[in-house]
Amino acid sequence: MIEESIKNSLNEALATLDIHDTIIELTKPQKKENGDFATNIALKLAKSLQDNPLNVANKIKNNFKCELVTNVEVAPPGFINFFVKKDYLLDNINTINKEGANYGSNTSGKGLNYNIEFVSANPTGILHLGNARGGAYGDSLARILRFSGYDVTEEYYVNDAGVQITNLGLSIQARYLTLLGIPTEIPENGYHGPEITEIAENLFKEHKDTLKDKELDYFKELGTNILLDKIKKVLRDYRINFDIYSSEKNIVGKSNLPKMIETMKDNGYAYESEGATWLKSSALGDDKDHVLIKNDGTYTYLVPDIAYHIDKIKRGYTNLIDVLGTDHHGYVARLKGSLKALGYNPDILDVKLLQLVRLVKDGVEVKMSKRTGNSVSLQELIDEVGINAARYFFSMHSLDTQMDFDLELAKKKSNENPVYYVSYAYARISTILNSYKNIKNINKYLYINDNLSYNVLEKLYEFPSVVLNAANKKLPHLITNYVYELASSFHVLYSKKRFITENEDETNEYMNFLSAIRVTLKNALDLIGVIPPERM
RNA sequence: GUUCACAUAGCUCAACUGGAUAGAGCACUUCCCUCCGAAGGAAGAGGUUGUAGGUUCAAGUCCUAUUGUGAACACCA
Repeated sequence: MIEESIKNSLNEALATLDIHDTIIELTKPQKKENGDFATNIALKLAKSLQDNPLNVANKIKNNFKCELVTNVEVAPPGFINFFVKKDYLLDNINTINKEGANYGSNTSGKGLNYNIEFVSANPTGILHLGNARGGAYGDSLARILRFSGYDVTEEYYVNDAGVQITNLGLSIQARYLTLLGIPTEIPENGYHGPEITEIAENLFKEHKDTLKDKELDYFKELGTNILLDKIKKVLRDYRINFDIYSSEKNIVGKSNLPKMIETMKDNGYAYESEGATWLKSSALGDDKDHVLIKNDGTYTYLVPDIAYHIDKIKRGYTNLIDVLGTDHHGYVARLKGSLKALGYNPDILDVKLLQLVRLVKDGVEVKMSKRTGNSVSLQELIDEVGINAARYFFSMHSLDTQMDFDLELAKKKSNENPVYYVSYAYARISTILNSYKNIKNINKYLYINDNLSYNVLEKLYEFPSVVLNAANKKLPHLITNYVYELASSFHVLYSKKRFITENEDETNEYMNFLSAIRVTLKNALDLIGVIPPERM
């Protein structure tokens, strides 16, 4: 690694100035004239040395020696810029082609694990756009962390117990009975979506009136199973494969909830008042206390949720991630607080909040609501814009942008959608490589020596550090930005350079080069769940 | 009212979490296919990073105040 060489040489230079154990930041300047690499070390040290940053920089420069570096410049206010030999960029072509699907991966997460819980929509309806965004984020993050060596579990928490499932059962039952000519009201917090009506209609078609006297539990279970199957199917289509679907019913069944609450009391974080049991969350970073056991003796939703997180910890996960909509932000302090109340370190839970997606259609905001059935579902989205576009689109932005999803725009199959731009680069390369069969290995690259090629080569070289950065910061959109930039640098090169020429050796070099670009594009796109086509 | 996010070009978003002249796409104005895919490329125009202070060698980024937008504030989940 060339960065390591420069850092080592810098450390040696610093040692001669009697400076030790300093963290050196090496960055890639935006402007070419500021070198291939740069460091701000002199600016950082100036204060403690009580010296002018430029003086410090020059002293370091005078003591700096590194074979790979051809030139060192000091620039105001005190940056040190390094210009290096380009060989490492050309050598990287062979590295990429050799590593193939592994190029860009790292082992920083070796021996560490992550449990990422996301989507986790109640099985009382179908998935909507918010789930699509959270799903794209969670799954891409999982892919990136795996690529960085972590052991990652993608988990979906199924709320298959509680009031909402009762309402689901009642809603289906009501629709069914109404079809039998027994007009029945859907309960106040019931579900009115077309998928509910469909379930009832299918029941009527298959069983006529024989289910008339079935108990509510029958409709609850039936509805949960059908809707969960629908959810699982669309998620698979969306290229998300959950490792585990955890059932709330099971968790509650195997957890000792009374004991858990006793432990909270013993630790001084739960108390009884007005006939209910309360979590003293105000002492744990929340703005007020919350009820755990209602005065009718039943648990609030919080209790199974806490038990679920404890269950994950007991299964051996040392890093938990929850992906939630911002409408749940108040819930974070309660959940982390309750972990602390039970003696766990709340920092093992990292909650990622995503801003809700606003749906716009024909310039008018459409309110999303599962209940009214007016929402655009993930299935519809996939049908209309395609899986690649949907995954790419949601992976483009950081989670904290309040993004508008313009359905009309997303439907357009034009270059307004950047996924086409990136796919196009991949298809162009594939066409060339598929037409040229006799690619030979190159030991020493002699012909590739122009700035446009070096721009692409630098992008290729950057990929592993982009992956590492995206993993450490849990920001998949850095990958999406990267892949766009790589495609862009290729398109520029393509417009100026003819790859297949009379010179066979030169052509061979470029075929290896193109192959490396294709490998990197594919690896990067895979991390965000996009599969580029060889032809468009 | 309290709490949490967010505010960058006309529009949608970046900016390697404190670095050098804030970058892309769309839309707008020009130009480039005899030639591996023009779903592409080149050039132009577009900005007091909501506002006002502060911290420091350095602020879109951190702190305070303020304005605007969204969300949450049940013995519902």
